[in-house]
Amino acid sequence: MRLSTYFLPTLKEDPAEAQVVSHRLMLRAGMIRQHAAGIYNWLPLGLRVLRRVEWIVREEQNAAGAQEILMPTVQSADLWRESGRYEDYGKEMLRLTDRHGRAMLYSPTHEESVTNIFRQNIKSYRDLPRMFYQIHWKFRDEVRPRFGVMRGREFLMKDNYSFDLDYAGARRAYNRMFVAYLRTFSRMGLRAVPMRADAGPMGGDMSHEFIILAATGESSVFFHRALLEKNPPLNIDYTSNLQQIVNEWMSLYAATDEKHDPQATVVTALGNDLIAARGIEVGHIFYFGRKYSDPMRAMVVGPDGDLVPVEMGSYGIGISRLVAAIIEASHDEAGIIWPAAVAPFRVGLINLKGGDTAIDAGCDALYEMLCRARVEVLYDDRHERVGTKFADMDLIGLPWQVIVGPKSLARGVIELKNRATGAREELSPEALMERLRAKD
RNA sequence: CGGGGUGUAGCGCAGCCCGGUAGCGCGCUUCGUUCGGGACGAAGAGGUCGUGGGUUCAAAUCCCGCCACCCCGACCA
Repeated sequence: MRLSTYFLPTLKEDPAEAQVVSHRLMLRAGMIRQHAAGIYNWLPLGLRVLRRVEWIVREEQNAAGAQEILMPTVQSADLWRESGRYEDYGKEMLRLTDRHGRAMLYSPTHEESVTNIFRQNIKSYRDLPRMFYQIHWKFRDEVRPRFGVMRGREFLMKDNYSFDLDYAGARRAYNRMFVAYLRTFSRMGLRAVPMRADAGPMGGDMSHEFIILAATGESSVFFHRALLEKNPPLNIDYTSNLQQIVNEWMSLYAATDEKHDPQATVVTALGNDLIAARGIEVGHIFYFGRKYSDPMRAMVVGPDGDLVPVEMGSYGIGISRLVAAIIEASHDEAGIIWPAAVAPFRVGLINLKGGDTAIDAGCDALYEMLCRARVEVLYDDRHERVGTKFADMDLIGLPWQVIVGPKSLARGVIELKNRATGAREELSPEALMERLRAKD
């Protein structure tokens, strides 16, 4: 992509409304623009990151045995009356009326929809277990949206729902998601700590929040120091019993504010191993059993011929929030530092002398070469001052910067700069291609 | 929903107290000089001063209503 024609409105100064660093940087890097309180436009650069995050989530959901579907955002109130949540949900639910005067709503979550799909189409225990997920926009009319897309009213979410015959099955589903989440966040360069959490209005009695540690986080959390050292499991066979892996994590104390009891003996025994910190909730998993299957009569015929309500769980990841959380966890004074897996482009190509025939030709050739090698590159071919180019490139935080100017070109080398470390080196064109094609 | 605050050019702000018809920096356009880490000079373009009403000869400025946005709290992926 050539920057001269790319829609990337960067800002030199901080917009007044942005208080937290991710919000500031997303605005300044031209990723998002606000439409209304808690509602945002995603511009090309931001959308690329959003899609990257979304894709990693999708791959891990598929690997864990979930199947992707897509449910409507605007729904009839009927199903919600059936579950009892039409009244319970309160003002957070955006309520609408269609032209015929029917009560509609913009869905804040999809337990009712997915349970309806299930009960209409699945009748036998032989069709279990099942997990259906979608990646879709939700709307919750928050009292106080803030911090950009971190706490928007409209947000992109992955929501998965599991259906099992019994508790043991539901537990296995919960474990699969528990492990899938560890892997998902790790692939994005994040350390997410699973913590015992309140089930909240979703209902249910087993729940974990996945928390990214960040000073600006909205949640207070308490956990065992050893969790900072734990790495997510590799090469998972999701058909195997995951209980032991899950136990390794759950055995270490970790709780959010609501679940934390400073007086409890397990807590006092921790001593200096207890860390109190702040964090951003990027995922939440719940087991809630028959909370919806009972009132909505989502039943299957069991092995003995009796109808039994299915055991359910739901598993959310805030995808748009993750984009902000990644920035909170990875930035410096100059701007964003994207982990390679979610970077909008892999490399920024900086032409230090746009308008100079020889340099332009050299850069163009290199650009073509990178494109042919399928290296995603943002080519700054503008006739801008060098300082502006570097400042913009540092701001948008691509993992690598390839710098081409008269001095290096004369010596037949190309400069490569690592955004995260600031390390620079000079390479031959061949070595450069080799490097940029390799995995990080 | 309670408390606080802000709306003036794309962004950041001054002007308001003390009414006289709008200004600064950045950005944008053109020209010139510069140019390997946010240059310099010159000339430009761009504003129903959030909105409706009121007071006044005259309102960005004073008064009343409304709207939007931001911050703190209670609530949440």
